[in-house]
Amino acid sequence: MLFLHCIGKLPMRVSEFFLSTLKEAPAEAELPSHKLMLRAGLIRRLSSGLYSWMPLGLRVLRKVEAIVRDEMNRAGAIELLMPAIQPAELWQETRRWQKYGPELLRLKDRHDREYCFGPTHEEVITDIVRRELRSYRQLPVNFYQIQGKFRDETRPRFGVMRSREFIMKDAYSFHPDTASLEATYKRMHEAYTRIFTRLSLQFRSVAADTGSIGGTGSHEFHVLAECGEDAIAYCPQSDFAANIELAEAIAVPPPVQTPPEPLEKIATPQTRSIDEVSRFFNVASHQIVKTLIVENGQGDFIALLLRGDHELNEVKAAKLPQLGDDFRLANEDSIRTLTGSPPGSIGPIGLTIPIIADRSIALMENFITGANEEGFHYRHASFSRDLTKITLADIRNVKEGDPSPDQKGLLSLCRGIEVGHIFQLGTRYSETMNATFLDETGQSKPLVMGCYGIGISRIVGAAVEQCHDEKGISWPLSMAPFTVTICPIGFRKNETVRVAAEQLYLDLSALGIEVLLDDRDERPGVMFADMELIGIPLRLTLGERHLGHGQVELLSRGETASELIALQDAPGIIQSRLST
RNA sequence: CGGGGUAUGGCGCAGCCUGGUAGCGCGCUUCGUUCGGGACGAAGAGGCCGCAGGUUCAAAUCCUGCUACCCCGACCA
Repeated sequence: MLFLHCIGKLPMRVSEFFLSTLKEAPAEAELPSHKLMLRAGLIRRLSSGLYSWMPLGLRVLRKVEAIVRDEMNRAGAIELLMPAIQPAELWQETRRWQKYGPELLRLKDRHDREYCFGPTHEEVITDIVRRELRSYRQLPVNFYQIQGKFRDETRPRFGVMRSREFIMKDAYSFHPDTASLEATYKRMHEAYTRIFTRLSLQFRSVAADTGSIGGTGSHEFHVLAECGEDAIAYCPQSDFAANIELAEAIAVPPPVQTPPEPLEKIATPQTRSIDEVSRFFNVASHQIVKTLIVENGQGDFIALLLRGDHELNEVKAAKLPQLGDDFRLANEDSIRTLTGSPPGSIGPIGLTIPIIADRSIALMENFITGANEEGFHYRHASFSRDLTKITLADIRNVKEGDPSPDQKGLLSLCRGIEVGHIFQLGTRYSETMNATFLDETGQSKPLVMGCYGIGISRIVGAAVEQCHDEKGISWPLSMAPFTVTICPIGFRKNETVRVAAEQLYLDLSALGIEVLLDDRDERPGVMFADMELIGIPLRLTLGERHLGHGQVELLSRGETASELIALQDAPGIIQSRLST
């Protein structure tokens, strides 16, 4: 019976494996994928954001891992493994010990030395490389690992999709120059595309913000799903796609344009929100200008202007030199002191603090805005006539229907689960950590770096989110824990059925097919429901009824009608089904 | 970090308001009958009612404190 010895290819009997399915989902789960992963016995929660991978779930995790590893190797990356625990000194070198904040889990050893549980490994790999890499002859090189990481998330949720401990593939490449980095970056982009294609997931690669890791160019890979935590803007008429955090908003004129009229101050009691102002004046929200007062890290106040129907993009705002990444909304007291008015009646006219307006504001005439006096608003305000010394910037989120930045159509929005992120880091880490090499002319230069991450455990959750129905999970072949299940009816009682099932089990195993034989003494309904819940792609049902004619039933997960095939043809038919 | 909620057997829940020997469904064990879509009957096992303190003759139930977990928010004038 032992035809195959490599891990992950073992055939299995249910009686010798461990299935632990639940009829009802634990109350802690909200999302379909989270509920199903618990019900199918893929994972069990240990504590908030901490999950054990049960035997069945681990098989899926290993499948994903194997595909990622295969494609990374194929793309020329070299696997290594770094410690999960990292000394504080390394993080102090890059200042991230201070900057990373409470998400970084800090620990002390018995000698009171400080460490962190690695949320990422730029520092460690750069330290390795500065000791090992000397010459341009050794470049470029791309190291990767598949490893557990820990980020102390503000709010872990969605099971394995936003857990605190998770499995990640992270790769770091080192180059003599930017051109070499760009070549590897492109290769990684292609490898990622192959990975998600092989996993049979609906995904999209989008231009992204570089966030706290820093650097120049960056793409995220998103599995498309309603529950996704990121909004993606894309243009159906072109290949433009970007995270909404980054997508450039083109200044658009308001839909209605009217000739200028004189400025008027109007009493507007009890109107504080854009909605209320819009109702009071009976105008659309795009004819209103809202004013946000923010305070930067130095304690300076700045006013931000947005059209009433637009939202502030905090990522864009944080990049403005006047604000910086630690800006926040001013509190009510500060607003009253600065404007003489409570929030709800503030506006740009007469303000003495610096004003930054979204670019769309420059196209507005006859708009309504707060008068900096409680219960009063201006109407017929004009950008060109009434506002002075204003800085224009792109500080808003794009909206559905906005022009695409590439001018090739209109933007649509969708949501995605971020499962991969690639960055061109440049020399940010190599310079601060002094990781250099000697070029052809004998000159010492900082290494140019790239880094490339994939959330292995998150992919499993995202896949369930995308591939399930009312009966349970429906795995793509590439990540199914088993590819085919044999459900013999009356296995323990019917000699004919048992002999046929055992033979089929051996034949399929011999072909290297991952088969799960349900040899439990269960009624068919129980077997079927379990196999559907855990999402095995193919099911062979053996019963006395059809075996009498030498036939078995073949059913694909997700389909309702099974087909009758000859018992002796079954292994061949399954094999050909798997290769197409 | 702010707001809300929950905590009773492996899972899902009732009981709490109005204190008095802890219950239901699923699952589990044994026996019997069943046997192609989550069987039926009978008999069982399993619970410091999250933790600590208080009130009381008596606390799952009332009071105080703590802890854990979940949800919403942390984007707007």
